[in-house]
This record gives sequence, structure tokens and C-alpha cells, in this order.
Amino acid sequence: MKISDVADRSGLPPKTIRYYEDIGLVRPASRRDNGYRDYDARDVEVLRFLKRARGLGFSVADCRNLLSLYQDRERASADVKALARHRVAEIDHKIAELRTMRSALTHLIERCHGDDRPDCPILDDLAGAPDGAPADP
Amino acid sequence: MKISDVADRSGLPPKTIRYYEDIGLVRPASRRDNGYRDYDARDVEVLRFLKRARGLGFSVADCRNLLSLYQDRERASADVKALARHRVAEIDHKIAELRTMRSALTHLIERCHGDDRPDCPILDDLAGAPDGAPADP
DNA sequence: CCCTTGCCTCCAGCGACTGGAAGGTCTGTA
DNA sequence: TACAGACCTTCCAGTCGCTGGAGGCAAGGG
Repeated sequence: MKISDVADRSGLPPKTIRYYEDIGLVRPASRRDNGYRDYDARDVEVLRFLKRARGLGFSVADCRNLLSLYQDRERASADVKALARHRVAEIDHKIAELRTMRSALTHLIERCHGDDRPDCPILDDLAGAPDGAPADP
Repeated sequence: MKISDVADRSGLPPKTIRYYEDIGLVRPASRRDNGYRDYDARDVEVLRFLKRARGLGFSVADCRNLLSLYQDRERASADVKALARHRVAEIDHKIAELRTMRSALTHLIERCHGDDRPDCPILDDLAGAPDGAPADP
């Protein structure tokens, strides 16, 4: 199988596949006589695995761990579960951050009349004015 | 005022302030005889503005716009409001993405017994198994 | 035989910093 | 006055996870 075939089957672009090989996330593909990379079903499986894990937001470093757990027949499922839990915690943290930003912004938006006059509570706030006061010129 | 003073007053590290100057986000600071950058209260104001805007997740490109609106006495508050609304939309999009990841993960976590046995629905799923089925070896 | 497509390698760039090296300056204390 | 240590300067490199592009073979069809 050529790289574009695995790309189609895994959902990862060829560039990314070569990149994963480059950084040692997957082992180097075997080569045909003409120098082209040659893949089999097992490679596709690994790449699909990576595609999904990345899709869940696991970092490449996490993926390295997940992959080695995946390929270790003796692994304890607790280890995987811990990684997943940690990822959920990260997500929660990120969501909380975004929500804080969101509520600050919507608060500002509500108070901005949004017409063609220049006075704007959003800019006033960014400029450091306390809540509701216009910026000091 | 030296760079470490504005750093303290703006909350931005000196490195970042120099970086903002570098990319033309703020205009070059004036210099003392010894070559040190010299700042005044107005510079602090701008940097605080940037610190806040970045804190709300606006990109540096957005900040460039916000800053020029901020410094334009003729601006329409509608323009600012539009930027802020757009940023809220981005945040919503990001939150939705994270929530999707989160629910997929928690679903997997619930079904993983998480002990020292090797079978693990999380890995099975990442490997592409349909819901609940173990991966095909 | 030519043309297009696909593969190869290697280098550069994205965003938004951050770290560190090498060297000049300032300030306080012995 | 000498020196230590803090702070300033510039410039280069690295972070993360790709992605784009240049330049050069290979393959396959008309």
C-alpha cells in the first residue's frame, strides 16, 4: 500500500504520516525498490488509532504512551484509564477558562450600544477602566 | 521608566514587550543614552490594554485591530462590538469541540474497569472497534 | 515521447511567545 | 576603586503539530 492509500484509510494526510515517522511516533515504513514507502493493514490500524487519539485532544506525547500501552499485551487498563481521566481534567480546565472569557465578553457586549458613536465600554474596559466608567483621556 | 517597570505595571514579561515591539504591535520605545528602552504612562496603558485583550483570547491580529480602534477617536463602537461577538463565536465553537471530546472520553472511561487486567475498552475504541466490541487481534 | 500525477527529501513558516548566550551598563558594598 | 550581581541589549533557537513549497525521480496513460 502506498502512502496515499493509508492516508485515505486512516484519515491522516501523507504529510502527517511522514511527520509521525520523522518524530518516531510510528516506526519507519518499509520501502519498495523505488524508494516509496510501503504499508500494510497493521500500519493503517496504528495510524487510525493515532487519528482518533489526536481527535480526542491527546498530545503527541500522550499518543506515544497510549500507543505503547496499546501494543503491550500485559498492560493494565488502569493505566489507560488514568491517562483518559487526566485528559478530561485538562479539558475541564480549558472549558472553564473559555467560559470565564466568554462571560467577561458577553458582559461587555451587552453594555456596548454598538452604533456609530465612538464611546465604547468594551474598549474602556480593555483600557483598564473600572466597571462602567469611561476611560480616562 | 525601564522595561522591567512597565513589565511590573502591565503584567507582561519584558520578553513579551520586546516581542510586541518586534512584530510592530506597539511602536518602538524611545531609548535612553545608554540604549535602554524608555517608557511612559501611555506605553503602560497600551500594554495593559494588550494584556487584557490577550487574556480574553483575542489573537495578536485582533489586538492590532482593537488597538487601532482604541486609538481612533472617530471609531464606531459597532466595530468593536462586532469583533467581540466574533470572539464569542470562536469561544463557543471551541467549547463545543471540547465538550464533544469530553463526552466521548467519559463514555469510554465509564466502561473501562480500570484494574490490572489488560482488556480495555478505551484502547479498543481508539483502535477502531465499534462500540463495546474488543479490538480484533 | 510527453504530460500529469504521485512519491521522495529537505527547508521554512505558522502563533505567540520563551529560553539562553554573549556582551554592555548600572548600583551597592567592601 | 574594584568587583559582584542585577539588569539591559541583541540575536538565535526551540516549543507544538503540523503544513506548504521547491526541486527531483518514478509511474502510468495517450
